[in-house]
Amino acid sequence: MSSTSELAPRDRLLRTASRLFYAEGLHTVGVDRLVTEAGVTRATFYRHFPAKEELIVAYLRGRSQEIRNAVAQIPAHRRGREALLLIMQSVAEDVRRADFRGCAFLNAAAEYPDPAHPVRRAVEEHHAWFFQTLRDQAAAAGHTDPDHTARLLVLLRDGALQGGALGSPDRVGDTLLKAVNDLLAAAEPTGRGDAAGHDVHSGTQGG
Amino acid sequence: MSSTSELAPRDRLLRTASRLFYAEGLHTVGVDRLVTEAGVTRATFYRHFPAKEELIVAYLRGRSQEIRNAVAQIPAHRRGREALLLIMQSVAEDVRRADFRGCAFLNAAAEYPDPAHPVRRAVEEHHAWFFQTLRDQAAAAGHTDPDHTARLLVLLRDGALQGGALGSPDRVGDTLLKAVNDLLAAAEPTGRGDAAGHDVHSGTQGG
DNA sequence: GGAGAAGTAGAACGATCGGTCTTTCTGCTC
DNA sequence: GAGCAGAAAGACCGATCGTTCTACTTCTCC
Repeated sequence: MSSTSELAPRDRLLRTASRLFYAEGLHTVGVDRLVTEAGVTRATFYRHFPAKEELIVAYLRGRSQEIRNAVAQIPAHRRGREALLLIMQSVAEDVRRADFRGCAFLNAAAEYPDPAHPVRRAVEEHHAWFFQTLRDQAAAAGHTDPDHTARLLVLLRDGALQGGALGSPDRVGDTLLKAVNDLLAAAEPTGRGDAAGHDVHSGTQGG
Repeated sequence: MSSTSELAPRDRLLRTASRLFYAEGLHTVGVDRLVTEAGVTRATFYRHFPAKEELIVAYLRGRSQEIRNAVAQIPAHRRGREALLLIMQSVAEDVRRADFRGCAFLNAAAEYPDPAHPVRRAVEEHHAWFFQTLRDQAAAAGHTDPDHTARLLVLLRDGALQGGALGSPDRVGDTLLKAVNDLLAAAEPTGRGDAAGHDVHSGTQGG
């Protein structure tokens, strides 16, 4: 009675791949594991994905889409500074998750050094989207150098996610949010006000 | 002739492993590649290292030692704030290197999810040493919360190294150093002015 | 000069890798 | 009911994985 038993074979494969690839790595998880845990035969696997590599790319694109959906749910009246905070808060939340194991995209990049490889391409697409999203919100917040703000927040995100995968997720999350607060204050056009009690109901991590 | 041809077989293996593991990943590089490029036979390989895993650990320990040696060369009269800047500047330099491919330790952690695995242990040892080093220097610089300063700088380092591996190393290096400047100013005991037009709000350091 | 460690050279081990194949069964549509 | 696509089940492929083995050579040290 697997939790994925009633899904279509392709979806079972994708869900199993997402779980195993993230938890154990891309090279470590073989096709045998995937088809066994997905309750699917090898023939079915290769009917839907011409190669394991394609499943990896599909896994990354799927995760990217989840994150984009979560960001898209931020209401329009929270554009700008508030959106930046919500996004970074959701990163801090991700670090604290029990099954947290770093950023799926950066982990994938570590396993695929060749920048021209499709897997790396998928990683860089997501990273570029995340940067652009932050840049837009920084511009909406009136930052004088939204590119720099976005680069900074991406750097903080990458550091929190990859460093947090080694341990002490609570402290990493706190350190991240404090750094965001301090640095946003320095980058903002006008001396800011509150920054105290924000409630977060956003989804997942970013780029 | 190979540049490593006159070294002892063990050193040739370590040097080759360091180059290949960093450039191409741990799982990707097999024993065949290692012995071929090191000009060593398989028997010699297994005479010096009981398993490939041991070579990986030796590779990580070697790289850690190189970094510790470099930090140890910082003269005593530069302890504190100056040492912190020197260390972070060397990180920024690393990102700009032509063969840069991210942090060897974080990349290794991405390939070895099990925290109890010897490879992960080696990664966390280095990470812990680096944190402690920054903490000591932050304390020497008189920071009120040297632990937080160290956590912050570790986070910035991780983000610069892993994010920088995806592209635009110059900008990542600049972003890192600017963030270091801004955040060190906020964390230092005496409000040292200027840096780059920021305002230090001295009230937010509690907790 | 003889012992023995350490090197080279290369075959071979079982296991697993990603990927292909045949066969059978189920469920849908005409 | 006929036809057919999709999936199940599992044998099978060549290649490569990490590892072990035998046989021969070279060097060092007593």
